[in-house]
Amino acid sequence: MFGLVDCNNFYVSCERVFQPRLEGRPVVILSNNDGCIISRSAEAKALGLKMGDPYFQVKEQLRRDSVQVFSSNYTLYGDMSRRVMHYLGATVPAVEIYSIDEAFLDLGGLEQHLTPYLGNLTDLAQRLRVGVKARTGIPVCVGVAPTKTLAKLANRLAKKDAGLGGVLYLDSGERRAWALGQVPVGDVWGVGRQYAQKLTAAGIDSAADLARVSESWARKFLGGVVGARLVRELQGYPCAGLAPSEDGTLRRQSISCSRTFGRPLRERASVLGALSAFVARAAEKLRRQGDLAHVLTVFISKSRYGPDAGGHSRSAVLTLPVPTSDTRELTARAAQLLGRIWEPGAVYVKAGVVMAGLEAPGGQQLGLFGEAAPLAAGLYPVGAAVEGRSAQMMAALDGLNARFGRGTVQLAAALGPKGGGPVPWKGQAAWRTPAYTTRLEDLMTVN
DNA sequence: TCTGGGGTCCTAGGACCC
DNA sequence: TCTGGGGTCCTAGGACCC
Repeated sequence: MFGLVDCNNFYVSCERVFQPRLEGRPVVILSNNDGCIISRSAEAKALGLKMGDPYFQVKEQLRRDSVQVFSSNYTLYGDMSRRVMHYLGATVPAVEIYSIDEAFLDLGGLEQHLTPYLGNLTDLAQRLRVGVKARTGIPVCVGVAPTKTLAKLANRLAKKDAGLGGVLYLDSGERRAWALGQVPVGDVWGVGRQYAQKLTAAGIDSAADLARVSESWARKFLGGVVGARLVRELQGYPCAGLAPSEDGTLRRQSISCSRTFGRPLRERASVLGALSAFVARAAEKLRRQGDLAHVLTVFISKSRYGPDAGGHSRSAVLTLPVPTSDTRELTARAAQLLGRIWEPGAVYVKAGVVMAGLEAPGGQQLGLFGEAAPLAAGLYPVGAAVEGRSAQMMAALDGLNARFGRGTVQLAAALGPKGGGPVPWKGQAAWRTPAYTTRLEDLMTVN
């Protein structure tokens, strides 16, 4: 049995924890660069504001309706997320952190222990909900069902129907059938815009309809094995298990960093400066996860809008001879890759780096004859010695940046233009709230 | 030289998610 | 002027190898 805990309007809820005056008022959070809406309070949704609405298009409405607008504050959201996940991890046997604001729970086998002394799974879910709210201030809803897809569906209904008290347990075939009938097919987990269109054109309108299609039909029209699994999960047969997080953090298979620039850039040095900063950030994440990257990708994009839309992005990939997490090595490689795709005269609006082929250190460190055991003292392979020095250097870098703030120590390549001035690629964040929980200077003062 | 099957690796693209 | 960022998984095709 799976549980799904999903924070309600997570980013808005985080801001409300520190600004109670925002309760009951329409609030939206903007994406990086204050580009578009990525989180809305219930009141903002009621005003017709949509996920992904570009800010410049809804600016007037936001003003007219007195909507409270904030730039995103990922430092704060990340820290609040850790608190929620930590509580869940301490309360149930296994948790899979699915995203910053969602976690799957393993509730298998729990039911018999609960009855009658502790109540049923619905009661447990209720206690979780109350517990998260009490400890973090974040409201959540919980869905419980035999498959992940059904747990998502239950969660969605728990959110929509206030009468359910924030919790829905699909504990019988009848209740599952009822739930499937309530949900439009486009709201099923795994059905996006393209598939929704295809499905409704074929007369499949609800999750219940989708649960009735044949496996071959699902394979043919919904992306092969993915579609087949989706339908099975709706029918109540689990096709995916829980991937528990051992240390309460999310382990990634690739790590990236990309940004839309504050203004379009045409000078290669400026784009390289941005890329260097992105490499530094991504490598930091990589080291925090304790991994080395074997594959590095760099991409640069021209505008998606306006007359020359289409064919707007180019990328270059490199398999590194030796996996690394060293910012200096990765920065040098990224510069090489940029050289392969750079078009003089073009104007770029965005760039990014992706690190993939992640592996733990040591995995590739076999000796000349493939031996895994350590050699005699003083005879470690050269690669390991280099890696040791690099690791020390990077640990020192991370330590300084952790203590004195991100970007305290960085490569010269990642700095802005000589002589100071604004960093050319930095974007807008006009309404960012303080990092209340992670920066001493930003602690709230109570008078 | 041609033929065939099977495996791996890489790339590009497409769909989806939060 | 102004349209996010960071992920996942799967498929198909080509190169190359045995």
